Amino acid sequence: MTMKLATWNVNSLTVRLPQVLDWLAANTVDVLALQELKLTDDKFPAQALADAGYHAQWFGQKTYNGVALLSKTPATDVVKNIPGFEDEQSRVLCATVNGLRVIGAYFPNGQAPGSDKFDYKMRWLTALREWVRAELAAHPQLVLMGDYNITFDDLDVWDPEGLRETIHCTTEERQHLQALIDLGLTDAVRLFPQPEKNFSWWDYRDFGFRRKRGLRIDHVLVTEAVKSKATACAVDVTPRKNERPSDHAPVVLTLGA
DNA sequence: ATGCCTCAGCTCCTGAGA
Repeated sequence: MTMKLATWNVNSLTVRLPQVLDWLAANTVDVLALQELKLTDDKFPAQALADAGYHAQWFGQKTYNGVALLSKTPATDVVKNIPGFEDEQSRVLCATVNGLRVIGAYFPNGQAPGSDKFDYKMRWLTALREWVRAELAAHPQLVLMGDYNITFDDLDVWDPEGLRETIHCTTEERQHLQALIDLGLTDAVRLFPQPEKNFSWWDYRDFGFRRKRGLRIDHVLVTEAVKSKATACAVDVTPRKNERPSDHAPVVLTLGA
């Protein structure tokens, strides 16, 4: 039996709900992690998603952030945000689905190196790492996916020279990303051949998508036990071609028997 | 250009995103 998992920053679930439902109808996934819901918990469209055949866990926030985990089978052992890390912002939702530990996360943007928001991003990343370390000790089968707001290297950047050491591309952010890898995780997308300019986000401005000016900042990291079952992992750019798209595209991981 | 586009909100401008 196969299993599919995906992550998608929808940039307002209120605006994007029809596209999410369309995408789910065309792509039967077992788990979908959503980021940037931009709605409060009372506004979450649980009924529409239930009608589409999905259970949901959600952790919303007014105006900004907000995350959800949709699943074909009910999720258990739910954790919201990083335990022990005081945070006003709703960024993490973790649960067990079909024996798989799934963490969906919306990493802080960071705005610019040296800013207060960058400092918050660094502290958040440190806290996330220590918590993920503990989760890994308890759950060999784990997937950490979401909008990381960090590129791995030049391959993930449309203009590596022009964007050198700018937000999402700084050495400091990449060291934090590498530290997650060093916990025993693997970037699932890079396990498989990918097209040129394989990005997951494109700026709304200046026809970023059409001009292939993007970044790969949405990632699916997997443990060795999950890696051994992975048969495919890729960005699905189709929804970025919609009339009023999110600036991010989904990333989909397929697991075999 | 400290912009460009998109979204939310104490909405006709501002903050934030990336």
